[in-house]
Amino acid sequence: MTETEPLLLYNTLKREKQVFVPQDPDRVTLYVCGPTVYSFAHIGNARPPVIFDLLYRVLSTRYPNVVYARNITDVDDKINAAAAEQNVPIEVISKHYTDIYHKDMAALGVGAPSIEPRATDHIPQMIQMIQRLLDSGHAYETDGHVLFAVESFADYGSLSGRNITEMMAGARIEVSDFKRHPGDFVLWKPSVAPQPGWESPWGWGRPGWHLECSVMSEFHLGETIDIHGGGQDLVFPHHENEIAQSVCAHAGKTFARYWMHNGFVTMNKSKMSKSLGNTLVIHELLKDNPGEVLRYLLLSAHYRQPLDWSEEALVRAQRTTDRIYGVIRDASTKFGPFEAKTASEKFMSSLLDDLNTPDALAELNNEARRLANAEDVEAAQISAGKLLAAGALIGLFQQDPESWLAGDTEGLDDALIDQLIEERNSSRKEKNFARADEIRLQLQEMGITLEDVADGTRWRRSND
RNA sequence: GGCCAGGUGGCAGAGUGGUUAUGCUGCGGCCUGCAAAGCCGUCUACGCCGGUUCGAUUCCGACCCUGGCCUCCA
Repeated sequence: MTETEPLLLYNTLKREKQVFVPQDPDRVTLYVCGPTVYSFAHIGNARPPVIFDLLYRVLSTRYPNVVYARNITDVDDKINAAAAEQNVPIEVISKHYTDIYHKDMAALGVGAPSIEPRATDHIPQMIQMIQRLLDSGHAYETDGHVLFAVESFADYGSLSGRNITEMMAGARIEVSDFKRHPGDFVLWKPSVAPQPGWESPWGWGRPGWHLECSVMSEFHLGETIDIHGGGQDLVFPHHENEIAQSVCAHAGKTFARYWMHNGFVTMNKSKMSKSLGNTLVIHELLKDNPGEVLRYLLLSAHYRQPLDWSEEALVRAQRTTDRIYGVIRDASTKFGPFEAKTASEKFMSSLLDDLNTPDALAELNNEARRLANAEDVEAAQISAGKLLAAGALIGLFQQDPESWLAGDTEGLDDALIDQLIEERNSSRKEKNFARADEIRLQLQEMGITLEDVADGTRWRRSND
């Protein structure tokens, strides 16, 4: 029974798949680290929102109230640097790139989270948490900074599998002389002149990055949350530090019960990152590719595996999505209209098994083949109902197939196309195939591929 | 150096102790005036060496290789 099949999630804390059991089935809580809005998001940055958007959708099929928070980091030294460089207030930078981020996400079929807290709206709560950490002896003030004392938290390193003493030995960290321990990290730091700052008991300053997520998660979701997600590169130190802060600020209570981390998008096998300069910006990719193709590609590998991005991979994703839309269209003209019913159990099982999207997409492709092979209305309705429902859940194949296949018709003259098709068909009737093929070639050069079907001739945008 | 992933057919990418992943590409076929689209079929797959087993790509051990984190990073 689908209702009782457990949801399995790989928990980084335990390094194994576990049955997901929420602390409160009437309020499931999910927190995912969102973007720092200082520049365009690249396709690697898109992986967590896409993956956790899917997790949110899956959770929502079984729990009535899933609260999903994905923050916006709008106070950060990189934003300050960008603002200084362009000589504008930091709000201009963060607003600008937040807007772009929202558009990018919408294009990728990523729904809005339940809550999208901004760091700058939570400064008083941050100051309070720092005060609690100071009062309980987990933090100390020095040289205008407030630092978290890593050695005050016995479990420090449990998420990432490190221990403090070994870290000390690895003398690769340049130790600031005001730190008691090289692993101590900043909770609050002083600001000067153009930098953003707020009044605090420790002077005018701004919060450290790690603190933001602990505070916003506590404020909106509570002291113990069900699932915390993010990219693998956040395991250490970011998530480790969040755990330290939150557990110590909450008298030892568990911070997040399940930790999920996605693998990287790579380019030629190495991590896509701004420092390596091998990024592909979503905003740019969307100029040449439908967001749905990008989403399909992002879901085509398991979320914990690396996903190697390439032009070939994009073409593959485009062809596959085209094929499925083509099948839906063909079947629809014969046996439609269709409406989404319920996704198949096999499809659901794949998703419930730690979001095995490649397996789910395989089943979706199988369903498309069944639809293409359907010989009567009943069979077609059943297959299409499953296919469309599966697509709705995973965020694919919800567009009108005709317009999908026509693609971006900007710059095309529909009347001319229709006229040429008409002329070609009369040539064909007169068995003037030379002229007919000439017209087809002409359209091909315009980027139009013709398809002769039982009830006439139709066209679509050519692949590649 | 410490810790963590992973090495699957032409490519991408799931999965499994013994039976078809799936997609893209190539090849053959059906259909078509020819194409296109779709469908059908098809191409010595599981890094290397041992071990456990009736049987291992799948479990165990060693080895080789790749990538990631240890500093901002999704």
